[in-house]
Amino acid sequence: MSSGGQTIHDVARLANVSPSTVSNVLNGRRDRMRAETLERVMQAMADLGYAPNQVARGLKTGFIPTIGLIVPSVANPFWGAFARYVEHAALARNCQVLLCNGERDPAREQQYAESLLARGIRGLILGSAPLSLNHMVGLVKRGLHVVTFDREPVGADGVEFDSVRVDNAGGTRLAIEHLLALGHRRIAFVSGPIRSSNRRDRFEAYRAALAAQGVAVDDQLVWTEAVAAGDEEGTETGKSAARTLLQQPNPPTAFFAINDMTAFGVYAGVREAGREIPRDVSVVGFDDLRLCEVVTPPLTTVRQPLEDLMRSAVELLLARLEGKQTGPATHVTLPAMLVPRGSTQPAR
Amino acid sequence: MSSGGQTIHDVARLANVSPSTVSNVLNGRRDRMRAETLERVMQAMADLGYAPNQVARGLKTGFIPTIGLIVPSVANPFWGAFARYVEHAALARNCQVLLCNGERDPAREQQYAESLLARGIRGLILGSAPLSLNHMVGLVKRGLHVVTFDREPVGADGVEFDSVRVDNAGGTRLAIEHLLALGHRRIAFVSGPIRSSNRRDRFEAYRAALAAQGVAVDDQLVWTEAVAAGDEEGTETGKSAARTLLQQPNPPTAFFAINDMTAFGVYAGVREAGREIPRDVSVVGFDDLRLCEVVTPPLTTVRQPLEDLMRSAVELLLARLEGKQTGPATHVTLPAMLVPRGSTQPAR
DNA sequence: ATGAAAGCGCTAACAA
DNA sequence: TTGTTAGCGCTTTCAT
Repeated sequence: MSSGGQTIHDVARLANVSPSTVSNVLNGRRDRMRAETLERVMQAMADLGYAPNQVARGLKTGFIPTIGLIVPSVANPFWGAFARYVEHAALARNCQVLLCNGERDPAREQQYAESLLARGIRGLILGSAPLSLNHMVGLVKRGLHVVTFDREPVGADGVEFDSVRVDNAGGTRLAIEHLLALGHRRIAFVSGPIRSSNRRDRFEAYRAALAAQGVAVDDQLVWTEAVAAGDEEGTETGKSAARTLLQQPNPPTAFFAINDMTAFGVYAGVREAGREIPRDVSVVGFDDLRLCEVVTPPLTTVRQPLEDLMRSAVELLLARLEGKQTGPATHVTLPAMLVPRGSTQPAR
Repeated sequence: MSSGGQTIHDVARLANVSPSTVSNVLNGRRDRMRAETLERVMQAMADLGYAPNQVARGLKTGFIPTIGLIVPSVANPFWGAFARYVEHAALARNCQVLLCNGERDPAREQQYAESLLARGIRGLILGSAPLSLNHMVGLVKRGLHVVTFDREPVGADGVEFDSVRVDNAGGTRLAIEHLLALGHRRIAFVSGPIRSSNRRDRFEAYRAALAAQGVAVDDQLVWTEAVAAGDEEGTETGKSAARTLLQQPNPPTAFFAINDMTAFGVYAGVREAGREIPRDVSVVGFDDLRLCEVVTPPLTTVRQPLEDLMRSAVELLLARLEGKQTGPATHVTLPAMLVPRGSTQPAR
């Protein structure tokens, strides 16, 4: 008994039809039988509490209604939210999600991807952002379909990947223009090392937005230091950045953090430096986690339309799996939105 | 091609053996062949880049190396961390994790569980905490093995469930004794409605710990209100509780929050009420999320040994699945630990 | 409109 | 020590 013990044969026997007729019912080929027959089969299924064995179906068809999801770690609230939206979107399409915490380790990601293929899962959403996608190229050639998030979607051999992302540059511009409009001129950029396309895009947009207003970029206000180890979330980075930058002779009056978790770290650093948000310094984040409304003051941030992005990712992936989409890679970019809250106010 | 195209037959042909010999290799029955044969088979596998098809294996054996995980929502940092530890522990045993966000809806949980069974997955870790486990009883009878977290593990028909949990009462006692030792006497208990065994246990322990020190329990300091809707994390609850309780004529000097997210809400409420932590009021949480070290001041809390708990849960589940553990339900309770940080200080 | 039959790739008796 | 065989539950031609 694999799912209650009933098989297609039990149903067939009870309904006085052949197994193939039951299979036809299961697969929606209802035009191939009399209404009365259909009725009998449905009744038999209901009576037995029959549920088809997806493993057997998968073996035969080569398709398992499951997609893989690799994120660095769902313990990070951003990736947790990310995973939840993926799962929501997948569920709406009768798919389930196999969760893999890749810890940003390409070897581990590759191993996971191998394992997905061995399980008959041929669709993967890749949320992490390693330097290259080369470790996925072999898998793609063996039939894995991959949709990436927020990155340069090209691997070795010119293999292209479908992708979804927010308009990182546009979002950053909104944030910087917001701060400029409030009169801030010394705006710090707080990030860890710039090792992903989204960080690069945001950094460039930061410089461009300042330049557009004739504000010179001060390298003293750009923080891209790596922190010891174990700063998965970026909070340590934010904390050291704020602490250090505020000690400078000519400190920033505002911080643009690469993401909300880093911004929360900035909050801690600002307080350690004896300053107050937003009275002394303004802070803007990126992502719009639920936590933004919880912290004090609520964090002004750039919203990523995660729900829509993940819906797009799942749709794209399923279209590939079902063969409805073929040909060159598709790239979806959705607009960002500024969400002003209490952490920003006019420069004094 | 399901995982690269190679089958057991391809390997057999290349190694000049029969498929069953290859199968024997795959299943560790290496004593049934000459070392030289084993060597040849291994070589053939390596040459072909062969990986066994887990779907076919699952169909035959009825066992899929995957466990289901139902949590309310991985977007909540507690459940995110929970999920990550489950996945870690599972990975160590060569299992993967199918993620299900049950949203605390029994119907949805049941549907998920059905779907797991249909996929040949017979092990489930249930992290949510609905009022009853009756919706799982039918599934258990059809072969699903369930390990529950933090709850009264009895369903209808006297069906018992394996379980793991932290010592909720002991942890609460540590928190309350910590506050009492700091001289606090008006200690609020902040929770949403008490609809799970862990909340009940913590509430009772709160009363008992106060009583043990001869401190009368003031019902004015017990907050178990339900908040509108959508307060998955408990932050809204914490905020309203703090705001309201601090307006009372005889306000609390300390808050014990049912979990860290609620404690973060208390932080917000306290600030809205114009008080400062820990100068004016002390706050203790429960769980020990990573965020506790990020907020200002860092949150004193009771640590749940999540990693150990989840390892136990996975071990227990796999032991059941492998038939190594049979008989009555096993219940694992691990000790809690107080983690003092900056949110608590002596009462003034 | 319905059924018979041949597998999907693997495992596990049972033979040899 | 190795091979033969009969399925696991389902899908899918191809017959009828």
